[in-house]
Amino acid sequence: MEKGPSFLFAGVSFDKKKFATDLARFKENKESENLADDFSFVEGEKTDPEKAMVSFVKKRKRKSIAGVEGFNVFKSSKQLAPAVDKEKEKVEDGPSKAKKELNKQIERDAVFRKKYNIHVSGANVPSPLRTFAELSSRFGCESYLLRNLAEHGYKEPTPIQRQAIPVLLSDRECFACAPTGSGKTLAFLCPMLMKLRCASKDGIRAVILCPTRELATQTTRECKKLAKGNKFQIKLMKKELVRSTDLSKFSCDILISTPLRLRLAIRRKKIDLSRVEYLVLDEADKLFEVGNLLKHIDPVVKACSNPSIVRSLFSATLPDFVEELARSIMHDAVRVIVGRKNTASESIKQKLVFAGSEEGKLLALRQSFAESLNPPVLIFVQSKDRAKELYGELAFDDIRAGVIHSDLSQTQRENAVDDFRAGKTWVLIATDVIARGMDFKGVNCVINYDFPDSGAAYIHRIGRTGRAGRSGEAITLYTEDDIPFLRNIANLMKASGCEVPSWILTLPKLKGKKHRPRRESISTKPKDDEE
DNA sequence: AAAAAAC
Repeated sequence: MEKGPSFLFAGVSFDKKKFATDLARFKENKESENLADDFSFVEGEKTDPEKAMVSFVKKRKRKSIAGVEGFNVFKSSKQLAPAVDKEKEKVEDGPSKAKKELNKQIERDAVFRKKYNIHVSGANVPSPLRTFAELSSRFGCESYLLRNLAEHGYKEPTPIQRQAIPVLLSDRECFACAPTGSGKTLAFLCPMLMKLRCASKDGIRAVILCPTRELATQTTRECKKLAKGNKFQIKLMKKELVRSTDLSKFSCDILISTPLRLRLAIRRKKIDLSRVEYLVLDEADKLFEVGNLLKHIDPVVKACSNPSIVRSLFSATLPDFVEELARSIMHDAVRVIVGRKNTASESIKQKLVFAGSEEGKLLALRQSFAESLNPPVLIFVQSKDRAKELYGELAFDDIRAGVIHSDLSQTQRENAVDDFRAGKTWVLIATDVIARGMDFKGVNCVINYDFPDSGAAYIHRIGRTGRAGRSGEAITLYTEDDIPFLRNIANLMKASGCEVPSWILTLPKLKGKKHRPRRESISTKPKDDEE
C-alpha cells in the first residue's frame, strides 16, 4: 500500500547513511534516557494503568501522528518524505555507480515485496530475504540453524519471514501483521537465535510473552526444536520453575512466559530483566486487551530496561490502538503487513449456516457428523459452561471428543491438547483459550458452534485450519440472535474471497456496543427425560 | 460479556 517514499531506501547501506542512522539512534537513546521513568505504555501514570492507557490513547487520537515526539518511531510515509529527499541529495552527490546500484536495489526490493504482498513502512527498511541461504551470506547465520530449518522442512521463507527476519536482524524494532498460519513464530524465533549467537550465563537475554499457557508451551517447543545443536538455555515459566528456583539469580538465554506470571516474578521474586536484549509480544493485540492483560504487560516492558533492547509485536490482527501504543514505545520501528491488515487467511473455505435455535445447533452438528466426520475437527463455544455441556452431549455419541477450557487443571489441559495432537480425540471442544496461535497439524474443519465475539476472534478461531499452505474449512453456525452481528463476519468472509449471501451484506451496520446474547443451555431437553 | 491471565 505504500506509495514510494517509505521503501525508497530499503536495504541499502553505505557508510554515510549508516552514520546518519547511528547518530539518530544515539540522539534517541539520549532522549529515552531522560524519559526512563515514562518508558511505558502508560506514560508515567502509576496509579491505574488501565485508565491511564485509555485516556492516553484518546489523547493521542485527538493529536495527529506528528504529536509523537521524543520517540523517533514509526512514521507515516508522508512524514518520511523530507528525510528521503535528504537521502536522495546525498546519493546524487555520491559516485554515480553507487547511485545506480542503490536505485537498482530499491527497485528490486519493491518488485519483490509486491510479488509477495508485503507492505512496509518506516525508514530504511532492510531488503527482504530471498532464500534461507541468505541468512548465512547476509547475516552470518550459523550452520546448526540452517540445518534445523532444512530438517524441519522449511524450504522457502514465507512472506512475513522474508521481511521481518532481516528487519529484526538489523536491530530494528518491528510490528508485524500477517495471516494465521503464515509462519510468524519462526519469523521472530529465527532472528532471536541468530542475535543471541551462543549460550551464555549472562542473565536473561530474551523474553517471549504469550497470552495463554498452551501457546507459551508450544512456542517453547518450537524454539527448542530450532535451537537444537546449540546450547541455549530455553525456559518456560512454569509453576515449578517459580517455586524451585531463586529467580533473583535466575539466568537463561530465552524465557517464555505468560504475562501475569512474569509480572509476579518481577514484583515478588525480583527476577532481573535488565539484560534482556530481545522482547517479543506474541498475539500482541490480545496482550494489549483493555481491562485485561495490558496492566500486566506494562511492568514487564518497563523491567526490560536495557536501552538497546529490540522489541517486536506479532499478530494476525493489529487494531489501530495497538499500533498507537506500539508507536509510543518503539524506536525507529518498522511496520510489516502481509496481505491486508485484519483479514482471514485465504486458504480457508468459510461457510455460514443458519441453525435457527440452540437446539437446532446441536441437531445440525450431530447431523453433520453423521454424514461426514473428517477429523481432526475443532469446535469453538462461547463459555466454559457451554464447553462442558457440549462435551457432555457429545460424550454419549460415538465420537471421540475432547474438551479444553481454563476450568480444567494444568494437566487436564495439557492432556486435551496432546490427545488432540496425537489423534486420540477427533473432535476438540474449546473456548477461545486455544483460538490464538495454536498450531495443530492438519485440522480439517473449524466449527464456530457459538458465534465469535468479534472479528478478531473469528479470524483467529478459523485460523486453526488452513495453515502453512494447506486448505481448510470453517463453518459458523448462527441463530436469530446472532443476525445483528452477522454482517461484520460476512464482510471478513468476503474480504478473504468467500461467497456470502447478498442479504447479509445489506443488513444494518451495528451501531454502539450491543453485547452478545446470553446463550441458554446447549440442549433444550431436560436431562431427566432421557430413559 | 466472556475468556484468560497468579498466588
